[in-house]
Amino acid sequence: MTLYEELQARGLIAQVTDEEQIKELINNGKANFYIGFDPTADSLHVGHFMALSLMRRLQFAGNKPIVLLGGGTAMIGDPSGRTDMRNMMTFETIQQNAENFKKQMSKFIDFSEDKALMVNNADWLMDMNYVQMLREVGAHFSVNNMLRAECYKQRMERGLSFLEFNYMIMQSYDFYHLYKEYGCVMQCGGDDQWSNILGGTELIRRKLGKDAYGMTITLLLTSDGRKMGKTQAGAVWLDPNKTSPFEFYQYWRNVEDADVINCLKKLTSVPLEEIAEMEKWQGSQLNQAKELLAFELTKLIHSEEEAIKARDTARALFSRGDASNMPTTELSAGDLADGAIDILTLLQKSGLCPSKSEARRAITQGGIEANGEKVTEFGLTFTAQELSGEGVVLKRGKKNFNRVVLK
RNA sequence: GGAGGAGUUCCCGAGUGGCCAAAGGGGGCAGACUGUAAAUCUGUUGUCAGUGACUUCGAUGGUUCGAAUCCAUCCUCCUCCA
Repeated sequence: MTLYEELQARGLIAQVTDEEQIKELINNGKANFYIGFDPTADSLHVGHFMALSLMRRLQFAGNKPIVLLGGGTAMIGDPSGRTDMRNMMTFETIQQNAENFKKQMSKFIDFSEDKALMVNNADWLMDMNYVQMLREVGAHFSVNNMLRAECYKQRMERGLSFLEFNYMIMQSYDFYHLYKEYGCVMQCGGDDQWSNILGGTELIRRKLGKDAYGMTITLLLTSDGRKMGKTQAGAVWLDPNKTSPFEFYQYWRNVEDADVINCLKKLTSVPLEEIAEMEKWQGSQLNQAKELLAFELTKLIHSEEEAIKARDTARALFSRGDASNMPTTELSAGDLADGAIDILTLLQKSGLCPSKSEARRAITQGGIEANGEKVTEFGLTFTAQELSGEGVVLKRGKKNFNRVVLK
C-alpha cells in the first residue's frame, strides 16, 4: 500500500489540487512541503496534532517537512472557521507562544540532519513595505474571487475587518516565499485552510509561472459533527501542565462508541487491518478499542511510561476505586485552620468544584465521595493526620478523582 | 458623514419601574439506568453564609423610597443611505 493510499484509507485526505502529481511526489518521498501553525495559544492542542501526525507520516516516507510558525500571520488573525473577530495579540505574546510550539513539535518531528526545517514568517512579513506589498502581491488578487471564498462568505454577514481580509494574502505570500527560498512545492493544512492554500498556488503560478500543490486533511469531527478535542474546560492541550497525561488519557478513553474507529484511523498508527477487525466489535467490547486509542495517543504525545501510568491508574480507579497516579493536590499547613480542613474548602482546593456553592450542591445531590464513602454533611472535616501519608481520595461524580495530601 | 436598530447571567433568548438572581431552550454538572458509551428520565446550574447578605443585565453618571427596565453621556455591533 502506498503512502497516499494509506492516507486515503484512513480518511485523512479532504481535498487535493492535483491528485496524480501529489501521489507521485509524496509516494516517492520527493516533496518539500509545509504546514503553518499560528501561535495564538501557549500550547498546541489536539487540532494541531492531526497536522503534525500527517507531517510525521510524510517525513517517514522521505518527504521533507517545513514547519512554518506564524509569528507574522498571527499578528493578523485567520478569519477561517471563525464567526467572530479574534482578539489582537501582542508581538511578545506571539513570539513566546511560538517558542512553546517549537519545543512541543520537536517531540514529533525529526529536525536532525536537515530532515526537517522550521521557519517563522515573522522574519519576512514584519518588515514588509505596504506599497511594495500591494504592487507585488496585491495586484495578483481579485477581490471578487476572494469574496467568493468560503471562509469569507461566512463572515460577510457577521462582519469582517480589513485586517483579517488580508490574512489570505499573507498566507499566500508565505507559500510563494517558501517556494522560492526552499523549493517547497506543496502546502498541507486543515480543510478550513483550503482557500488560503489555493491563494498560494495561484500566486506562485502568476508570479513564477510554476505549479505548486495543495492538500488538506479532514477536520476531526464527532459523529454528530462537532469538533473533537474540546471539553467544557476548553481545548485538550498537548502540554502536560495544561492537560495532565491522566486527563488526556481519560478524554480519549471516554469518546463515544461511534467515534472510536474514526479516531484510531486518523490519529494513531495502528495498522489498518487491526482496525478493520475492531470495526466488527459491538457493545462493551468497544471499550478495548477505546483503551487502545487512549493508550496509543498518550504514548505518542507524552511517553510510554506516562501512558502505562495513566492506563493502570484508570483501570484501578474504575475497578477498585483507588490508585497511585491520579491527579494530586498538595496542601501546606497554612491551608488548615486549627489543624483541620472542611470538605467544602477541600473540594474547592482540589479543583473538583470551582466554588463552595457548587461543592454544596454536589454534596446535596450525593455526587461526592471521600475515601470511598459518600459525603452527606457539609460539616465534615479532615485532620492533618488523615491528610498526611496517602492523603484523602475525593471523587466527584463517576469519573473525577483527586487525591489531596498534606505536604 | 446621515437615518434607524441592538447590546441580558456559559450560549441562544424572554423580560420595559417593585412579585427579578432574572421565563424558556441549549450546554454543563449530579442522580437513576449502563459498558468509564449513547439514548432516556429526574434534580441542579451567580457568590458567600444553614432561612439571610452581597455582586450581576455593554460602561459611567443621574432620576426614584426602589431600575435590567426611565434620563444623559460614552463604547461596541448590525441594517439602510453616501
